[in-house]
Amino acid sequence: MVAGPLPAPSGPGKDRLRLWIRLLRASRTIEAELRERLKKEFDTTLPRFDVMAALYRVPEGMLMSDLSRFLLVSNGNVTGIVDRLVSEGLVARARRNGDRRTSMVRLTEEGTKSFATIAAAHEGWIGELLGKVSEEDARRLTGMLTSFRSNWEGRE
Amino acid sequence: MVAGPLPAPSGPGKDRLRLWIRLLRASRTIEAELRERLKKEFDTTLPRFDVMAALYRVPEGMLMSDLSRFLLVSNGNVTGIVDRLVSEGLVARARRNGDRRTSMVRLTEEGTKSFATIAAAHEGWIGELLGKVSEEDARRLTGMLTSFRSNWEGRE
DNA sequence: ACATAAAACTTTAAGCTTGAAATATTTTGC
DNA sequence: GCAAAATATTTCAAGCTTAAAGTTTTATGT
Repeated sequence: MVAGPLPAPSGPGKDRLRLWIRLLRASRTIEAELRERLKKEFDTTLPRFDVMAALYRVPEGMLMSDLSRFLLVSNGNVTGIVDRLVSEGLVARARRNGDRRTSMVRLTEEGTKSFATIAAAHEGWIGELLGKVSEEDARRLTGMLTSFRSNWEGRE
Repeated sequence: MVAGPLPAPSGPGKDRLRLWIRLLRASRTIEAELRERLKKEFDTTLPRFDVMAALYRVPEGMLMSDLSRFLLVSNGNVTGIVDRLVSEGLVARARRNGDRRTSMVRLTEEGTKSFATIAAAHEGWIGELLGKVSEEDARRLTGMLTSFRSNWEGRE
């Protein structure tokens, strides 16, 4: 997936393949750096950060299924991450009266404070790592990726 | 990492944060689709595909450490993936005369044939998944991501 | 009412991933 | 020549990830 074009392939469709390779390499490079900093500075992981970021936006909490849909990961995956966050006291599950299959997952007070601290550092890191991208290019790129995504989402 | 801006954050640096979120969502969406197709149509995985793609470019083979550097993953990770590919007969390890610590890893004949088939399908999928991105936009985006990356690589 | 389907979630097995420790080999500095 | 450092790789423990199978609860059709 990360294969680089050494003989520099050409032909129809090669531009999109090259784009995909760059996209993947860029996101992996940044992801690796973020993972390392989260570990070193806050002793946490990217998946935990993702879950907490999702919950931070919604103080009343989210269902497990909403969480997994939002994060683009499987149900079972979220179960494990939330289990660990619960055992650390950062997240709480609340049984609901209406539907006993579901439970609302939300940040605890401690989780909220913890996330706010980490998120501030995180935003600084992104600013640093993407520092060479001008604000204008950032907006243009974002626009392209957004339209790509909404096109894509029309499928399935 | 995938957190979406619901209240639409604004302020200095927010454009880069938004860019990062889009970038990550785009690559995760495409990655998930590729993973599913690789599994369903060829009964293989993305990491196996990555390793084979890296080796395909270099018939004489690569060292384990070159492989892990190229793929942006850890050493121990590559060991496991290569182990499985070897046990399936797609990849071979060859002890070197010069340095007995290292071994050259290369695709077997079967591995080469197998990869060629999968890669053709893969390129088609990318063309399909990125079909809405015009060739010109693809080149522009690629250029931006490339310059980002070369800037980035100057660090560490 | 009641069987059946659907929905929400958890569990499981297999594989991926990392960072750190361990092993083996080669290189370097006296 | 030889101890110490450096290099290449593997092993290990913990956690992440998925798809598939299992559990519990709710909704649906008759």
